[in-house]
Order: sequence, then C-alpha cells, then structure tokens
Amino acid sequence: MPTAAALNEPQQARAIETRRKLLTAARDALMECGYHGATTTEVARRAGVSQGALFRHFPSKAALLSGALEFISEDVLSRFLHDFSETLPEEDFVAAGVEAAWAALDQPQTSALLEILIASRTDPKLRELIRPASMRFYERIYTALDQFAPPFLERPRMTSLLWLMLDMMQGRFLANLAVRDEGFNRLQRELLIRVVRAQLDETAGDPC
Amino acid sequence: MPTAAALNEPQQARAIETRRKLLTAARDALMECGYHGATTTEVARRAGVSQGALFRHFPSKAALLSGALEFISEDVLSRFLHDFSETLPEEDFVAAGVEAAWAALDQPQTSALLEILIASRTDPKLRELIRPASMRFYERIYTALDQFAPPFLERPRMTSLLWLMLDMMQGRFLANLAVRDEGFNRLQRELLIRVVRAQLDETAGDPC
DNA sequence: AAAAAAAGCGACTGATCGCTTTTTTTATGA
DNA sequence: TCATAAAAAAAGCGATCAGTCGCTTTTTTT
Repeated sequence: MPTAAALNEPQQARAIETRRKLLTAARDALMECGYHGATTTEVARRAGVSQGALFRHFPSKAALLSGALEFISEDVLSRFLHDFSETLPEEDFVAAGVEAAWAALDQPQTSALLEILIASRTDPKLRELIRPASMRFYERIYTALDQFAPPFLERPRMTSLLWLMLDMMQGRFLANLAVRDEGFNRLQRELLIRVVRAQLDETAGDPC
Repeated sequence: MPTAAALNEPQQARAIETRRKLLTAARDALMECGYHGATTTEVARRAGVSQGALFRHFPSKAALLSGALEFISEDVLSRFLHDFSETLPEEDFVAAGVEAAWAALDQPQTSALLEILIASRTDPKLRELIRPASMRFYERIYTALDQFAPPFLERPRMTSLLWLMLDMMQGRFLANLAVRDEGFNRLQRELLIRVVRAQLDETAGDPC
C-alpha cells in the first residue's frame, strides 16, 4: 500500500480540503458546463481558490479531470454497492441489481463521467491517465458480482449478462440527454429485468 | 417542399461543393480530434477553404455542427435502410435488423455524432439547432419499422423492443471507446437477437 | 523562536478561439 | 464585353485558453 506522499497527495489538512474542493468543482463544472465550459479558470473560481493553487495540486487539466473521474466513479460505485448489498437473499436478485445500478447511474454527475470519457477518446494524455481508474472501476463491479451473484452461473455467461445490463443503461442515459420520459425509463428497466431473468432461467437448465 | 434558396442553401455548383467539403471536413475533424479539436480553423483547413468561406456557409460553429449531424445521420440511416430493406420476408427479421443497425452504427463517424450530442447537452444554441434533425431521424426509423416489421405487434411494444436494441447498441459503442473486443461484440449482438426474439415469441401468444 | 517546506495567490504569457470586416476572385446575364 | 453580385481569401478583432512565475502566507520541523 503506497503512502499518500508516494502518490503525490497532500498531507496537510488545508491542502486536502483544497484538493477536495477542486475535485467537486471540476465535477460540477463538467455537469453544468460540459467539457468545453469546464476550464481551469472556471474550476478554480468555483472551488474558491486561485488558478495557481489548482496547478499546484494538478500538473495539467488532464490530471485534474482524471482525478475527477476517480472521485465520481468512487461515489457511483459506493452508491451501487451500498444499495445492492442491502438486498436480502430471498429478494429478487436481478431486479435489485438493475434498480441499484440505475439509481447509481441516473444522476447528474454521470454526465461529468461521460464528458471525460468522450474527451479521452481524442486526448492521448487524458486517455492514459484515466486508464488505471477505469480498470479498477470495472474490477470492483466484477468482484461485487462474484460476491453477491448466485453461484449457478459460470463467469463468461455472467459477464455477458452484466454487460447487457450496463450497455442498455448507458444507452438509456444517452437517450435521456435528448428526451427524458420517466415512465418509459421505468418500462425499459422492467423489460430489462424480465429479459435477464429469462436468460438466467434458461441457463439454469429449466427447459420446458 | 421549401426550395434550396428558402433554406439558405447555395445554388451554384462551386458553392455546393464547398459546402459539402466543409461538412465532410467537420465530420472528419470531430472523428479524429473530438469536439475540442474540431475548431473552425481546423475544419476550414481540412476543407481546403478559408475560414471566411466557412462562415459564409454557416453563420456559427453550432450551425456547422448541426449541419454535420444531419449529414452524418443521413448516411447512417440510408446505410441501415439499404441493408435492412434487402432482407427477404422469409429471413430472420430480428437478426437482420440488429445486424443492419450495428453495421450502420459501428463506424468512426458515429463518434462524431456522439461528440455533437454530448456538446449539445450544455450548448443551448446547438441543442435547438439539432432538435429538428434528431426528431426527423427517429421518425424515419419508426417509419421503416412500420413498413418492414411483422404486423402482429402493437406499436408500444414494438417501440419498447426497438429502444432496447438501440440503447444496448449505443451503450456497446460507448464501451468500445475504452476497450474494443470484436468477439465479445459479436457475442452481445447474438445475445440481443436471442433476447428480442424470445420477447417477440412471448408476445405473439405462443405459450408452451 | 528560527528556519525550512508547503500551500496559495494573482498577474501575466503566447497561442488560439469564434467570428467580423475588407479585399480580391469568379461566375453570370444583358 | 462589361456590369454586377455571389463566393472565397486575407487580415484582423476582442476574448479566453492552459499554463507559468515571482512572491506572500501558512504550517511543520528543528
């Protein structure tokens, strides 16, 4: 376990607080103004610190955004894990997973995540910086799944169904950017739950 | 039907050609450099015209991007309709639809569409400009579906399944930005086909 | 308390942004 | 052939970008 110092993270209370303020400011700026509006000037302004202070904590804008990605995905993940781990064994495992994932993803800060992901496609520096955080993110989802999922499914099949859910929800989030229809979202979530459940039943060896 | 003049579109051959060059240049710049790199200077450079010429054809960058969105989605749609309409009546309707949609979407230019969509979230001017084109896009998909789909499904149920497919594929496209695995993409497409087919069978009133 | 290190400040840089204005070239109808 | 308008080029506009630098203030160490 590397120390905070080895990770170039601040140790003093004031610096830790400043870093936190910068990350939430970056997240909020991305949410409200997009990548284009989330300038270093704007982020510093929102954080209530000088631009010089920003660049003391983050050597570049890419490093700031990478930090923001980690900050946000930590929150999304812990929200999902908290909701999902509350599921009782006798409850519907699939419905609980879908609803927990949707609740974790269907939030304004997911837009910030999307802004960073899209920007990283054409920004090699940012792309490299966010890679470790992204990998850790998905690793933790797999771990959670191994921990909570019923054991009758082998890993590849589970991965396939997991990604069907993730893809569909990501796609739904995108569609919601243009038109948001809460009733239709619910309908699609229920369809997804039925679909996944049907696939599980089929695989469990329950041929009519 | 409004005339080209009424739409402020150029009538002379040279101007038409310049407009076309600007639109393809905008598409390519968005694809390769993202929204951040697709500056008016860069687009004009790629098109081989002056920046002044660009602003003669498009009053703002938002108008240029809106034009690019229409230009690209026209191509995506015609590609889909062409592939899909070749489906023979006795063929698997679902598989043909999924494969045609995937072939139409799984292309570099879809990244350009995504860049515009994401940018429009926080750019009111762009958002308003692309609205009509977006609506027309989805209208034409619905029309195609009405034309080709088997008639035994009522509209709401069809819409639900259509969006399950669209969302899943959009999400897959997003996931491919980070990690692209051709084999897994195929696997997920086949899963989607099985899923939709199962839903159709169920709705068609074919209880075992 | 003195010295050293860390954190923060705010003015400033060169480059580039979207866009405008002015000038030159090109196409067209009388 | 020439007047005229459309189209493109060239030059330039103020604003803002990511990032830097010299300096001050705050905190920790000696």
